[in-house]
Amino acid sequence: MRDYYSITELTREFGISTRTLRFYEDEGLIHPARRGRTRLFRPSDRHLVRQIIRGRRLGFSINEIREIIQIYKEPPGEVGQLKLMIARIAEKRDMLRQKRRDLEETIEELDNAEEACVERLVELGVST
Amino acid sequence: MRDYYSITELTREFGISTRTLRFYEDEGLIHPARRGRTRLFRPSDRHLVRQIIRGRRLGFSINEIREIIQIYKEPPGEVGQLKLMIARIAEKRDMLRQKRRDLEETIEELDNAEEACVERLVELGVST
DNA sequence: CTGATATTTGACTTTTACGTAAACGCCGTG
DNA sequence: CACGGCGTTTACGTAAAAGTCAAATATCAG
Repeated sequence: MRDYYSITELTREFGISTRTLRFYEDEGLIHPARRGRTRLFRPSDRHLVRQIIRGRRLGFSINEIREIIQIYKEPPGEVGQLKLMIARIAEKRDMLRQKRRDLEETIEELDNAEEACVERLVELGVST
Repeated sequence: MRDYYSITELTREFGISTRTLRFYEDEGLIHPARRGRTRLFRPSDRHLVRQIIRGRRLGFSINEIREIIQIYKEPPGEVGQLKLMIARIAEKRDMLRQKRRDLEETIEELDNAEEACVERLVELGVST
């Protein structure tokens, strides 16, 4: 496990630009260390970036991702806060479950479309 | 099964604005019928809207949704086109599978976070 | 027909998530 | 030392996906 990653290493790994990483920092999603002005990304930063990318692919906005990231942090010490957090987790999970339903339905429709194509090919006497 | 839905009926049903529906029409995603100038949405239009909304929730752009919608249409008659379409379907399905992985991973991380919260509550002697 | 309500078109605005360009610092190499 | 390569900040630009507003029509109940 490396100590630090440079900004360009991460851009290559995740296929994003330096601008994007700086933007995520501006937005408070990540807080890479510094040597002078140069950003040093720790493994934990790298993991966060991975989570952000995942969130983006799933169509979450930066704000939603910020909320999700908050959740990953150490659980708070106070009972009220803990219960609040559990409620927020449930809320996010509901969103994710909705997305999963959307996903399954979309995949199913694509499967149907494919089947229709294949049938059509068979009708045309094309060996599949 | 109703023959037609008004624009506001659909906005209520899907929680979107009239502007959004007109935008989707401008973008060529839907083609509601008309009586005079007034749009009449058929069940098939309604179903399309449902698919669009699903796509949006999954983080697809309008262009990507346009491509997906093309796929749902009647399969083309020509062999080359059919094979091309099957390839495009496979491509979309890969994207969806990636999203599913993202989804599962995110859900898992949320589950872990929740577990940590619950444990913390137990430590504090709170009945769950 | 009339007044209320719904719809349409068109123009302009906004938000999000970056892209792009300019101008400069730091550092290792030949 | 100057040069290339990587990194930084600041500032402005932009495309996508609607939101907002206005003014003109259309539809429908009574």
